[in-house]
Amino acid sequence: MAMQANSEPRIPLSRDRVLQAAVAIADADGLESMTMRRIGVALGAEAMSLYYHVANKAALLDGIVELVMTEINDAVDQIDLPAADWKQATRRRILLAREVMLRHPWAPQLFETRTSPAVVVYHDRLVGLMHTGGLSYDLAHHGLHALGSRALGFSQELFDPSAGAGAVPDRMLADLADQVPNLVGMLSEVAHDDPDSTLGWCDDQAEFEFSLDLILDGLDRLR
Amino acid sequence: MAMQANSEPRIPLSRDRVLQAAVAIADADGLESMTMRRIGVALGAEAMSLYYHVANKAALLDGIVELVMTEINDAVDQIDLPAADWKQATRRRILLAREVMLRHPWAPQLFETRTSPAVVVYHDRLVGLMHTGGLSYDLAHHGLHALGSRALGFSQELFDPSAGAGAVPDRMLADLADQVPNLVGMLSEVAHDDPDSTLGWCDDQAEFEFSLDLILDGLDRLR
DNA sequence: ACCTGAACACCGTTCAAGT
DNA sequence: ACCTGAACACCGTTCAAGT
Repeated sequence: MAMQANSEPRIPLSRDRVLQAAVAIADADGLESMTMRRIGVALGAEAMSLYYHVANKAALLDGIVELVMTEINDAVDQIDLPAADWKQATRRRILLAREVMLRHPWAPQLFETRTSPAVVVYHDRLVGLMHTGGLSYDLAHHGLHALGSRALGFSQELFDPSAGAGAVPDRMLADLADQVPNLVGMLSEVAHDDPDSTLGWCDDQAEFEFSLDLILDGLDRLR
Repeated sequence: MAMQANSEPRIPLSRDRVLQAAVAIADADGLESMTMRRIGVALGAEAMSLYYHVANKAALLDGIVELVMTEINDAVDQIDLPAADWKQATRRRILLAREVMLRHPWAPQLFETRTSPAVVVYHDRLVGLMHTGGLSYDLAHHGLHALGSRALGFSQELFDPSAGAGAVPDRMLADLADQVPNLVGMLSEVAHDDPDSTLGWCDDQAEFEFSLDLILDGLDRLR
């Protein structure tokens, strides 16, 4: 089925090629398209062949998390900044992590269910930055919890306050105003511009930075 | 297969019975055990029968989110508190929502991928509380984003800083200290007691409240 | 050492057919 | 109106067998 265009000796599979192919599929078509069979055809091989290089699908997913996380760690290590200002330093790190995450919009979902050593290393550096910056270990620890997934540059929102803001038929507007009066009031006052600026997770850059600063400022005040 | 113990007329299925059965299974054995076939046997019916009361599995999951969210909204409406202090009022609401969530540890995962009208209503009330308390709509809007899933009482953490803290063999400790020196330093200083106090999501009550207060205080300061 | 074919257990889902 | 049997397409996975 997966036709081999020519008869050149095929590049042998490897754990890394398998992971790369899987990431490419997720980037293109989402996580749910990333099936063993689909990865197989992308590599011109059978699904069963993958099991020689990867224990099972769970291991494959772990490997992918590690891959993306390493991409982030590499990017973040490039930063050279006088770490005097811990707030500025962690802020830049986190926003850089976010840039990588934005290239892999399916990743947050994975990161929330699996951990990899590289994730732990990333947080280790963050704690280092904080502690050098004058936060006690205890406060840095609280800070890690307060940041949660935002430390890695994303925050899964539960609903988009501005969803369908512009496209509500008149007769429904009255109902809406009845059922969620405060949101209607809020939205009529707050111009939530460019709603779909940053991918599916309704979480645009400005809101992300506001929330991040709110937390960092709060921690700094407790220093 | 699903044996009918006696021959009394069986209670007919209904959308609500299907949803309740599904929730019961998730509570007992987790989300991944909640298959259509399994729900069927729990109700003494065939999996295919469910499709008469529920369009498909996606609709079923939406219904479950609505069910849990209604449970939260009902609980939260019981609170009678002078809404003078917006911070105290939202704090109590959120911690009450958390109590319900803790009874359904599988729910956070679902809430992050699906929305229901009741979720929107919940946030509407939150905005109302904030606005009455003196926050501008704009600030309340930022606040919603800053709270994120914490508004509903949970926060998916990416890893447990204290995982395996007590159970590390001596010879590995040296390696660990090499690779994540800051975490090792932090943990040796911070006694992270009762690590598994609150379910699978490594997110205990004290850390949750600390982070919540950090955000609420930050918003209050911007009022 | 590396890859595959055939097969298995398990999903969600459809549809014509039963009561 | 409500429920079911049989069947389909699709998963992840095993394992003996091929090169």
